[in-house]
Amino acid sequence: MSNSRVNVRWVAEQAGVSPATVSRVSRGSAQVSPELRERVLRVIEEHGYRPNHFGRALAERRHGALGLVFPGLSGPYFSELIQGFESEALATGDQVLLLSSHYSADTDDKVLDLAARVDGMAIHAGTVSDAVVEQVSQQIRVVVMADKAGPAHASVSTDNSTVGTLTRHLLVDHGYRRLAFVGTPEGSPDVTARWEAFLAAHREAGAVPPAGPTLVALAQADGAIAAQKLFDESDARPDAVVCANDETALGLILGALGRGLRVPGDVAVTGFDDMPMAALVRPGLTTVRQPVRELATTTAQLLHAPLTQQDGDTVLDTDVVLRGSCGCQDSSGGPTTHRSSAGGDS
Amino acid sequence: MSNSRVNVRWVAEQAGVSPATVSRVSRGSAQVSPELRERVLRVIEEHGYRPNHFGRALAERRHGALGLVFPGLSGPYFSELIQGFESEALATGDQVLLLSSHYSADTDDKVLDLAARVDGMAIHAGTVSDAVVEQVSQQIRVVVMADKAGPAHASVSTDNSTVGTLTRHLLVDHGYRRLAFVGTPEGSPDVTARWEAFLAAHREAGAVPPAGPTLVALAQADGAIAAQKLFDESDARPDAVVCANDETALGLILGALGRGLRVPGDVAVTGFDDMPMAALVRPGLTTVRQPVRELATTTAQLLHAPLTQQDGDTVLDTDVVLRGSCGCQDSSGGPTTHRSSAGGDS
DNA sequence: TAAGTTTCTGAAACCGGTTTCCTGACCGGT
DNA sequence: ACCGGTCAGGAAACCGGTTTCAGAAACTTA
Repeated sequence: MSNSRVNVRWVAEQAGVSPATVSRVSRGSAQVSPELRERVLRVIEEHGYRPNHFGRALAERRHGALGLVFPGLSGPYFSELIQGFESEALATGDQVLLLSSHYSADTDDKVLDLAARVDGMAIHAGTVSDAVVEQVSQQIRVVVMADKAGPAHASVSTDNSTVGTLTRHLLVDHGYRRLAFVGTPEGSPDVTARWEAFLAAHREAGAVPPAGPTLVALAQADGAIAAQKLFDESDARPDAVVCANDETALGLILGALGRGLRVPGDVAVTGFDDMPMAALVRPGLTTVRQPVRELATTTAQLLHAPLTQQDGDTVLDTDVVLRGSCGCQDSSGGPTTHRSSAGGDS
Repeated sequence: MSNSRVNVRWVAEQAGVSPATVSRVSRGSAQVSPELRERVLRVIEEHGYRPNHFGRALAERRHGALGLVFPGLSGPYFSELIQGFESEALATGDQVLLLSSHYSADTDDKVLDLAARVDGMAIHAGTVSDAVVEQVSQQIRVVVMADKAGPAHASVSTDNSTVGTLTRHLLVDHGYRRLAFVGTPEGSPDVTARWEAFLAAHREAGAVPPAGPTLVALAQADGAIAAQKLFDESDARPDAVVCANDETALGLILGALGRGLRVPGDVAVTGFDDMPMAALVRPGLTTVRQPVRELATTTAQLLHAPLTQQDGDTVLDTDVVLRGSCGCQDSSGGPTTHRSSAGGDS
């Protein structure tokens, strides 16, 4: 801490002016005569003075920081989410404070701590109890991601109903009869909505859905576990598998190939996310593209906006991306996309 | 902001005591008579008073936060890094401020901003200029990750020389003659050290190394690109490929399989990291296990430790993990590991 | 030249806690 | 009854900025 003694008053003294003038110069808030400004700037430059963040924050009554609460980092979804959020926040001059819940019990308390040091907080679904979200919403601006809005906070999510379109494609266009769904609805509004869209599409098509989803988590390794459940331990192998995200889909494909099954010949597979790898594997992964980065940046923008706005739910459009893994012709030219019909703000 | 008016003085007034007493109760720093403590606690409880972070930080002259600077989030390496760091920091009561450089030019300035709001900063290799690292080191405690220490800051890294052991295994034990190396040394001390270990092993074994590395980045998609370069555009296909990390190795394997090549029959592949997926693919990926989480937690611990310690370089041990992709028998029972000989602190 | 504006600057109050310093009460001991 | 010692708790200073307020100086305008 070489320069722990350089504060406004000290700089003011060196430059022969008042602390007020130093403040005015350092933040450029008001007119200062060229001569004094010059004197002050020289001292600032010379001693590398940077206004103490706390003094400033205390006086301004704002933190200049946003909080981001998410369950844990696994895979490209959360990576993209964090990057997008961080990038947008920095663009508007805000710092980002991170809180990973790790699904642990004392997260609620940590969130309340965090609420005391940020101007706004983005909370991903499945991390903290509704009661705490509510409580925090009353202190600072809160936006929840991938969930519904509440009385005092807005939300941003993506349109999961497109899984219905995808399921209909498998049932109707390709004529698959025994579909499986890989993912755990409980604790994730996203997976819940996808599972429900999967069921709804079966109803509409007059097809019989599986008794329940194949319950695994969302990492690539979980796809390998699902492969074991579906291909080794099950008596009737499905002819198409709808996965809750791309990672499990890739894990599942690797598991299928490892067992000598052809994809999509013996089993068709679809994902959700359209992560970069989805276009690179062979066959290409049929999936739903969701704008994760936009999800994050929109969230950050809402947090930065004035508190007066009451935004409700923002739902971002998603697209079906048809590649080879569902049985379609895998054209290396741009894949066919079906735009979902989700509206903007509700 | 329902409770923006609840501060020490207000609570003090409500409880009929002085602000000093409220402070003493809220932080439990000194003896307060049971009766007053009770009165104060009731008011605190009732109105959900939480001491303003800035007031406290300003008075205590510490931020209660650590900064983490890294290039970008791609893949499990950085995910694990952030999680480990965040987890350790929270355990000691520190918050985490995130700064992702995105390889952009104005990172240096952002880092200096960040330095003004944290007690210590972890900087990953390849994010900011040495000069800035040096400058920040003079203000706060700095630990660099995956690089060497400097005059004023410590470092934590992992032992990359194990790539030499792995390369020797390919050359000597398996007898491969044409090896390739996938990764870009420039800008990454880790990849540089791995490439050098790769070259050194060739020299020791009297083998001829490739003219240069196959230059791609570290994401899974880059492995697919490397596959194109090595299998489609090259005249002499290598019989073994050493990848700078597991992600590119997996991308490369997918690329090889997609071209009808057998792994390891036609081409052997190795990685670095031992990410979870490495054990799940078939054949299992031969790789080097590095303790990423320990790298992160050690870094956080060093930052939390008193400033007086001069730690220099900490190098964490890494292990060769032999699975099927190099041509070894892929025993599903625990893989053989060769422990590296790296010391602890230097 | 007098009156009215505008522009610049410093003194002082304030943001919300923490901590030092000091007073007054209470204790046991002689 | 008097004295030294301990302890609880309040007044005030301080952490490092920002901002309001008011006064002084410079410049217009009549």
